[in-house]
This record gives sequence, C-alpha cells and structure tokens, in this order.
Amino acid sequence: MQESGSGNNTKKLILKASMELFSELGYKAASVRKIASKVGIRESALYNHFTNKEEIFTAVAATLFATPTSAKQSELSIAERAKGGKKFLFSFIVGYKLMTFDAKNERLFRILMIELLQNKTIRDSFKSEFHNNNIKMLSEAFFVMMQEDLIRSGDPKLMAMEFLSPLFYLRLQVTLMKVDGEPTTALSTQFEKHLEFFWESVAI
Amino acid sequence: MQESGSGNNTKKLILKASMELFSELGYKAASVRKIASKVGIRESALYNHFTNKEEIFTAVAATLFATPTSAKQSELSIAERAKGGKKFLFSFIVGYKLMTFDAKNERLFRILMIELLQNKTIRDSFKSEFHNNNIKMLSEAFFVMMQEDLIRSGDPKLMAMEFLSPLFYLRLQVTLMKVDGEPTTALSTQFEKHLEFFWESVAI
DNA sequence: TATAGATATGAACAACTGTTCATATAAGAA
DNA sequence: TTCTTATATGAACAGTTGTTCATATCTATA
Repeated sequence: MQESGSGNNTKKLILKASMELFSELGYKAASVRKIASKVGIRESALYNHFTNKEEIFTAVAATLFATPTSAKQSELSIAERAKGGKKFLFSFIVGYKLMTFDAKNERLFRILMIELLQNKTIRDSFKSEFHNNNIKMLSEAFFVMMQEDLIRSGDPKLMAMEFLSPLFYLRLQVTLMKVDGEPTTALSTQFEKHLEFFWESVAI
Repeated sequence: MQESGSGNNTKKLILKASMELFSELGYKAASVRKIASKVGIRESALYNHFTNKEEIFTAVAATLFATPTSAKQSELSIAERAKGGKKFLFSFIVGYKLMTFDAKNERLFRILMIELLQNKTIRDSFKSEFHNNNIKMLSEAFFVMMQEDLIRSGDPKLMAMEFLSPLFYLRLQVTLMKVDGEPTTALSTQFEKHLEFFWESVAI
C-alpha cells in the first residue's frame, strides 16, 4: 500500500467519497476522476476495487437501501405495536421525521430522487425497499387497528398510502429547501399536523 | 434558409427536440449535438437561436410550466365552483389524472423530477408554479367548503396538502412504471379511491 | 438586380469522459 | 531473503462535451 489509504479500507473510502459526490452532482457529473481525487488516489487505482463506474454506483445504492426504515425499533412485532393506534403512528412519524432531517439520510434521499428516473437499479430498489416495505408494514398495522376497532374499516393498503404520501411530499419539500439553504422550521411541525389530521379522519 | 427547417420555426423545432431529449436523458446527457442532430442541423447553428445550452433548457422549462394546471376549465371562479364540494374535487382529480397519463405531461413530470434537485431554476418554478398554485387554489376551495358547512373545519392549507400529496405520489409511481414499460392499470383506479377516502374523512 | 441580414456549415478548440495498460511500489508468506 | 499478491502510478486511448469562428448560402428588402 502507498500513502493515503490507511489500510485495506480504500474501498470504503471510495464508497464514502462516491456517495457524497453522487448526491451532490448526480451520476453523470460525479466523474471517476473526481471520486478518485476525493479519495486521494488516481482514477486508475479505482479499477482495482471496482470493475467500472456503474459497479461503484450500485454498491453505493446498496449501502443506502441497507439502512433500516425505522422498522425494528423494539422487539415487539408490528401487529403488537399497532394496537397502540395513534401511539404507533406517532412513533412512525418521529422516525420518519428524524430520517428527513438527518443530514446523511437527506443525501440518501437526494441521490435517490436524482437517479430515480434515470437508473433502473435505483428504481427497482425504490419500488421494493423504499416503497413496498413501508406500505406493507403500515398496511399490516392498519389491518390490526381495524380489528381492534381503533379506526374505521376500509382498505388497509389505501390507508397506508394516504398516511405515507404526505410524509413523502413533506420530505421532498424539506430536501428542496435544504438544497437552497432555506429554513425548514415552518415545515417541521407539518409532520405532527399530518398525524392529527389523519387520525381525526380515521379514528372511531 | 437551407433544408430541414421549413421556415422561421427552427427555434420551435429546437425546443421540441430539446424537450424530448431532456426528458429522455436529463440535462447533462442531452448534448447540444444530439439536440441539433434531432432538429436536422449542425450544433453550431443552434447558437444562432440560443446563446448557450442553459438558455435552451430554461426556455424549455418555461414552456412546460406555462401549461395551465387545469385551473381555468370554466368561467366560474374557484370560490363558486368549490361550492360543489365533492363534485369540484372530482373534477380536479379528473384533470390531474388526465395530466398524469398524458404522454406529453408525463415527459414534463419526468424532466421536472430529474432536474428538481440539480437546477435552481427548475426548483423555483416547481415551488411557485407547480406547488404553490395548486396548494393556493385548493386552500381557497376548502375554505369555501368550510363556510358552506360541506366539510369539517380545520386548516385549509393542511387539507390542501393532504388532498394533493397522494395525487403527487401516485403520479410519481405512474411515471416510474411507465419508464420501465410496466402496466399502470392497477394505479389508474387509485385516483378515485383517494377521493372517496378523503371525502369520507372530511365530509360532514 | 444588388445588398443586407438571418441562418446554415464544417472545422477547430480545450477540456473532460470512462477505461486500459505497462510498470512501480508496498506488504505478507514461503 | 525471495516470491506472490495487492494496490498504486502516469500515460495513453478514443469519444464526447460546450463553444467559437470564418465562411457559405438562403431570403427579403431596396
């Protein structure tokens, strides 16, 4: 090993630098040379760790989606926790809000949105991990709440969509504001307001 | 004038070709040469109509956002039409659905999403035209509906957000499906289901 | 018909792209 | 120490990028 890389973690450094550059510039503009330069090596050295640029990006995307969506906070099953009704939804909101305002996850979301319409790998990840997991989890929760007569009956999946969509939209707004360095305090309280509105809509 | 361009509308042809390429490839990959080639001229000829690539993109974006959001369908004011309650919301949904599944507007949405996090001009347009107009319009409508005792009282802007977010999320999903050539029939009925759910949530 | 203005062309530019290659250097195993 | 393996380097490649320029050609006006 030469300088720069402190050991065998050059690969990790590449992933770190790549994630930052991809999120800042997007796939195309985050060139192999810029990535290498950020790591402190030449671009040719990158090819000892990855076969091509696409593989770097796929690896970055994989680490991004590996982040748990705030699912396993406790040992209790979703069905069990869902019996808490509004309490469960509140904890979900708190987790989602934390993700939205966390700098690292903010980058995640940026790069996701940037590549969503250009990269099929990202699209597939979004559909399975990001979207379906949340919808599936919430659907299960709403199904339980219906059985427990906490909320009015209906299609659990539809309710999951209705609950999640405004959160997603808020997250997009927050991300857009932060990109331009605008304050997001006004949006901060919107998350709880959404919960209030939603619960008033479905609670029995 | 040489061949290709049938008259003085080369500028329009450039905008048309640009829009298609921008939406397919994004800003970076839609090169000046590709645009020129699509029009049927050399890249140097483009510079007789636009000073640089950025100006082409800005012009495209301007024409995109110039499309009315289905606001002025009739001569009646929003306040007047809002008295229709669910009927008004249904007409909004129909308009939004039409936009979502219209090929041209689909492209609009794609390019918008692609550049949303990379281009400040687009971001500003999104915030003012795309977002605020809809929210403002819907807020006014919900305010009227509250006065008419058609819906429960609350923050009209919050309701507008709750009503619009799922539509936006659906639109994004449809766009993603179409990009990969997947069928969108399953999502098609979701628009009306959202209206049913929402109206049941707020109607008195 | 002569002239002016708009619009076309092709060549060139400097910079950047992803990738490959022969080669050098370092660390660990024999 | 010697040999192997991993990782670094710098140069080179063939394309592509946005932009400029002198020059040619078309159209409309005088």
